[in-house]
Amino acid sequence: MTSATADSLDEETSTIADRVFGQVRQAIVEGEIPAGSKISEPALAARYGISRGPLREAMRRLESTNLVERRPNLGARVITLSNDELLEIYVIREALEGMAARIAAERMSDAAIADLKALLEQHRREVARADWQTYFQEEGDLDFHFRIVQGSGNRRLIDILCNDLYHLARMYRCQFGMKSDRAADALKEHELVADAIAERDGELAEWLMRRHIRASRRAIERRLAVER
Amino acid sequence: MTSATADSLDEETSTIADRVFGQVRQAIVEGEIPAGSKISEPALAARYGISRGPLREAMRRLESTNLVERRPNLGARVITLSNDELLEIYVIREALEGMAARIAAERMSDAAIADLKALLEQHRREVARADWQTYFQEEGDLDFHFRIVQGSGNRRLIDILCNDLYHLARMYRCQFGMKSDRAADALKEHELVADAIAERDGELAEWLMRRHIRASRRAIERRLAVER
DNA sequence: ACCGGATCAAGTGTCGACAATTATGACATC
DNA sequence: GATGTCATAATTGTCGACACTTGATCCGGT
Repeated sequence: MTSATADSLDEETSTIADRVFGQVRQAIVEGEIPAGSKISEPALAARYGISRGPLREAMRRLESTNLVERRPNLGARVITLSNDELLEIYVIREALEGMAARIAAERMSDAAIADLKALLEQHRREVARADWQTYFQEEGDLDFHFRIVQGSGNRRLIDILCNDLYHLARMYRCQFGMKSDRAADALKEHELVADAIAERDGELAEWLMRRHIRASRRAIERRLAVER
Repeated sequence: MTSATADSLDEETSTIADRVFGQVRQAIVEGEIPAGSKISEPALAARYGISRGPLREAMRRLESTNLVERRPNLGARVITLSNDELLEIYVIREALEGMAARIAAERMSDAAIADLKALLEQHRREVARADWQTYFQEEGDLDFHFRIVQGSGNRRLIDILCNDLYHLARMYRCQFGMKSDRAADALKEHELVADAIAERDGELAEWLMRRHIRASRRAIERRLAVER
C-alpha cells in the first residue's frame, strides 16, 4: 500500500480511458509531466500508444479533478498550484475533515479505531528511527487523514477528499520538498484526534482536527513567507 | 436570473460538448430525463442532433458532477438520489457553507453585504405575499446561499458547491415537491447569518449557518420519516 | 525600422465507422 | 415446466479522418 487512493488504478481496468487516466494522473502528481506545461493531445496519445478518443476522455476526468485546466479551442495545461490556491485547499480540508472526524467519532467501528491507533503506533516508531522525514511526510500523514475520512462513511465526502484534494496535496509535496519540521507536532495532534474519536467525542474530534489542519496551513504560510 | 449557477450555460458556448452538457444537466435536474433511467448514447446524440463524441464528453462531465453513474461496458444511468445520499449532501453543505460564512464575514465587501441585505428584504416582502411558497423554496433559498459562498472568494469552494451540490439539491426539489413549511423560519435564519456577517463576526456566522443547514436537514429527515 | 494584414501550420473539435463486450431471446435438454 | 446454452442484436469502446479555430510567421506598406 504505497498510496492512499480511493479508486484502484491497478493497471487492469477494463477501459483504456480509465487506465490512461490513472497513469497520467500519477505522472502529473509525481511531477513527471511538469506543472504548467501545455498538453498536446496527439503527443500524449502517441506516448501511451492510444488514440485521441480515450485520451480526451481521460483529460476530461483530469479536468474534473482539477489537475488540468482546459480552455476551448486552446488546449489543456497542467495546473500551476499557486500559493493562494494551496491555502484554499487547506481551508476546505479544515471544514470537510473536521466534519469527517466528528462523524467518525460517532460511527467508526471499534475495530477501525483499533487499526487507527495501531497506525499511529507505527508512525511513532518510525519517527524514532532515522528515516522518518521521508516516509512520514510523504505518505503517513495522508494515510491517517485517509482513514478518518473513510471512517465517516459519507461517500461523497470520501470522494471529494480522496479523489480531488489529496492528489493536489500530494502533487504539491512532490513538487516542492515539503521539508516541514512539523512531523513530531503533527503526530501528536493525530494522537489527540484519535483519542477523541476513541472516546466517541465528536465535538472534540472536529475541533482538534480543524486545529490540526489549521496548524499545517499556518506552517505552509510561514514557509511561503520565508521563501519569498 | 432564473437560477444560481456558476458557469454560464447561455446556449452560446464555443464547443458543442459544453452546450449539450448544460442542456442535458438541466434536463436531468428538472426531471425531464427521469432519475434512474438508463441513458442511451445514440438516442441522446440523435435527440440533440450531434454525434456520439461530444455527447460522451458531456456524459463524462455529468459523471464528474455526480449526476450520472457510469459503469464500464454497461452504460450510464441517471443517479437515483437515495434518502441517505441526500442527507449526506446536507452534511457536506453544513461543513462547507459554515466555513464559507466564516470567511465571508471576514472578506465580503460592504457593497456585497448591502446587496445581500437587499436580497433578504426582497424575500421578506415575497413571504408576505401569497405566492411565496413557490418562489422562495424554488430559487430564493439557493440564491442566498449562493451569495454567501461567492462572498468567501474561495474558488474551489465555490466550484464544489455551485457546480455539484446545488444542482443535486435542485434536482431533489424538482423531483419531490419540497413543500416544506420552513420558509419563514429559514428566512429568519438567513437574516441572522447576514447580521453576523455584517458585524464581521466570522465565528458566529459559521455557527449560525451550520445551525441553519442542520435545521433544514432535520426537516427533511422528519418529512422522510412521515412519508415512509 | 515598425506596424498591420494575410498566409500557413499546428492543434482542437467533430464526425462516421469498426471492433469488442454485454444483454436478450429462442431452443434444446433435463 | 424449468434451466442451461447458444446465437443474435444492441450498445459501448475505440479508431482514423476531416473541418474549424487559434497562433505564428512572413510580407508589404508607411
